[in-house]
Amino acid sequence: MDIVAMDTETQSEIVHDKQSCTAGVTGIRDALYVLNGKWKLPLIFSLSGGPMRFKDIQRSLGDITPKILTKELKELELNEFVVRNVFSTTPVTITYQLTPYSQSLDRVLLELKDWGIKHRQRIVASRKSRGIKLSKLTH
Amino acid sequence: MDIVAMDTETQSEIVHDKQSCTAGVTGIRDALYVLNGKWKLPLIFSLSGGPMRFKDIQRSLGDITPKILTKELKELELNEFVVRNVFSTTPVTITYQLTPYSQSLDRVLLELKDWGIKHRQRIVASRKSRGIKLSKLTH
DNA sequence: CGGAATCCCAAAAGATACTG
DNA sequence: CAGTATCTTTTGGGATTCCG
Repeated sequence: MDIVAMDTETQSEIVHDKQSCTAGVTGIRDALYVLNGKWKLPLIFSLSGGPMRFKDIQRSLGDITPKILTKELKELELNEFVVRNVFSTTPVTITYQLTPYSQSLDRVLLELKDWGIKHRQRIVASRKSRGIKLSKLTH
Repeated sequence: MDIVAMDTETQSEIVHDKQSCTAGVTGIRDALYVLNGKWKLPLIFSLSGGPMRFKDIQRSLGDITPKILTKELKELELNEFVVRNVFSTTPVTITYQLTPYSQSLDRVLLELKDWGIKHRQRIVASRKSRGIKLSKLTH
């Protein structure tokens, strides 16, 4: 019994009673619920440089198929992260642009991006890297 | 250098030439590659309070099945986020605990958690909330 | 308790082709 | 260019049962 003991807790700076823990888990699950999947976060990040056209987004993400991109864009529209603009040029021009609300994700994106970059460096530098997951980018 | 300035990018504080954009997309995709799915981030967050046993993790996440939890824990072990401890008590006791490396995710987790909490508040407060995605927590 | 085994379904994602 | 349409494969995830 109580083998786990009440020690070990000194490591974490974060307050972590059961209340705040489940609240935290809920927060993270809520976030992931709208930002799920392989593409939404990269897509939002890509758009954070300014409005882009369909084909340009596709290129910037590397290898997403149009079908998936269409679906992701629609979901992001529904959740008010993205707006679709239609310009009556000939031929018609369409751009996708982030909403102000999506800027609330800036810090998340920044932290995730930095972490990913460092993680890649760690894996590449490590001799133990065999068998450890790392995506086969960059195309 | 005036990197940001050369075109119409004045709106974004983030430097966003094509180079750094694809680098950023790659970073985010690398991060998501190891942290994919519905459970890994909530799981890591949950463990950040200290070592936990299988059943306790399961409870803290609400509704994950043992099969999925086993799979997620193994993947996190492979990627050196989690360590599995076996204590030779009777019956045997097993705990899972975060590695030091997983602490590099603290800021990501923090930002994501905060965003998720604010997002939920926004959805709940909004009259336009119908049709907008929000997970049906908390149990 | 800490899982493993099996079965099953739905969703995610990819390939390819095609259209206005 | 900006998507649709189809088809297929893969994965994620849930339910249930069982075991030491």
